[in-house]
Amino acid sequence: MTIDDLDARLIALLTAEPRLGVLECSRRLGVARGTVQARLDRLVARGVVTGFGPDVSPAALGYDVTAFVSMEIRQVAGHDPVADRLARIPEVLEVHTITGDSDLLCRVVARTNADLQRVIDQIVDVHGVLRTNSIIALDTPVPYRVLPLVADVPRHGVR
Amino acid sequence: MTIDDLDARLIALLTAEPRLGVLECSRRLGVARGTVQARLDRLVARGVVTGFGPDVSPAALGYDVTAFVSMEIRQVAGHDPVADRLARIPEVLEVHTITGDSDLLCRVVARTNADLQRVIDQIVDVHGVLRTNSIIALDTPVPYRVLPLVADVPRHGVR
DNA sequence: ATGGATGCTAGGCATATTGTCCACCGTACG
DNA sequence: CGTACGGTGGACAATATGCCTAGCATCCAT
Repeated sequence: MTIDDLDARLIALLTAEPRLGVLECSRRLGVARGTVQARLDRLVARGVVTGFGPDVSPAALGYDVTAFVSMEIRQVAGHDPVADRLARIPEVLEVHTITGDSDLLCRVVARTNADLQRVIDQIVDVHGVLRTNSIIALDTPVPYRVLPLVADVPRHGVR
Repeated sequence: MTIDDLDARLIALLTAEPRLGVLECSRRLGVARGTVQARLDRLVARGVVTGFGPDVSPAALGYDVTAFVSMEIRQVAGHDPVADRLARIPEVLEVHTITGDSDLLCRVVARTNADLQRVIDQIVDVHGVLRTNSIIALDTPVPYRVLPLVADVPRHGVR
């Protein structure tokens, strides 16, 4: 699935100023309103744009500590039962099954380092989790972003 | 900074159906339109909601491979110059400075495993990067989410 | 080359929503 | 007791939306 240069510009525009309506977008991009509407519909239908949800900052809610916790689990149990339990912990923001020495990697947040201990305890308590290893993210010089990728696709995907 | 139960419901509602306007939200939440407007403004002003940008799925763009690359860097150079260079690689979606054996952890995507090699080569080429260690995310049983956290705050933050 | 499908433009129209006011009222708090 | 704050309910003009039509260019397959 590839995207157009216009698609990329549309996504970039909406990322920069998400409050913009379809009409404003069409004005800024110099195309007809119907076109923007069609493009947006197409992007959503294709699954390229999965939503326009509000981006919530855990830090603004007092969750200043971010950590990556990798863990080994009891293999016989499989991955999913453990992941299901982990999903019940609100502070667990993300879970991946991974290659390498560990089996799962998850991103967690906590209010303080002491609070992180509490969260990790909850993870260790999950049935099937054998051992965990925590890495604290001290700083995030590059916060999550997709824009450069989006801008890059039209140059490689087409032609 | 803490949030209200109404704030949490508003965020949850907008996450579920981001296309909703202020008016619809007020109807669904059973409050006045002005209230929703004020709450939204306040959440954005406080930095709890950082934006309403379109969520782009790298996978839908053909970037099916996600990996976490940790790396050691030449300490004398400091973190930032390296992070700046990494930020220039579109496939690098996120960079953290971390505790532990490594210095930086970043999330990268690639079109295929072979393509991942190309991306890692670019990372290794960055001046100041001494060694990298890659972990491929095979599956993501819990994709990034903040909702449970948001729903949890009103119960802990207040009272 | 013809026919058909597709995508963009341009316009029109009724309806819904937005931004911005206002006055009013209860509650919390000094 | 008075004030500040946050919520309600209503109003208004301006704007955006969804949905429609019609014309045109391009690309592709028959």
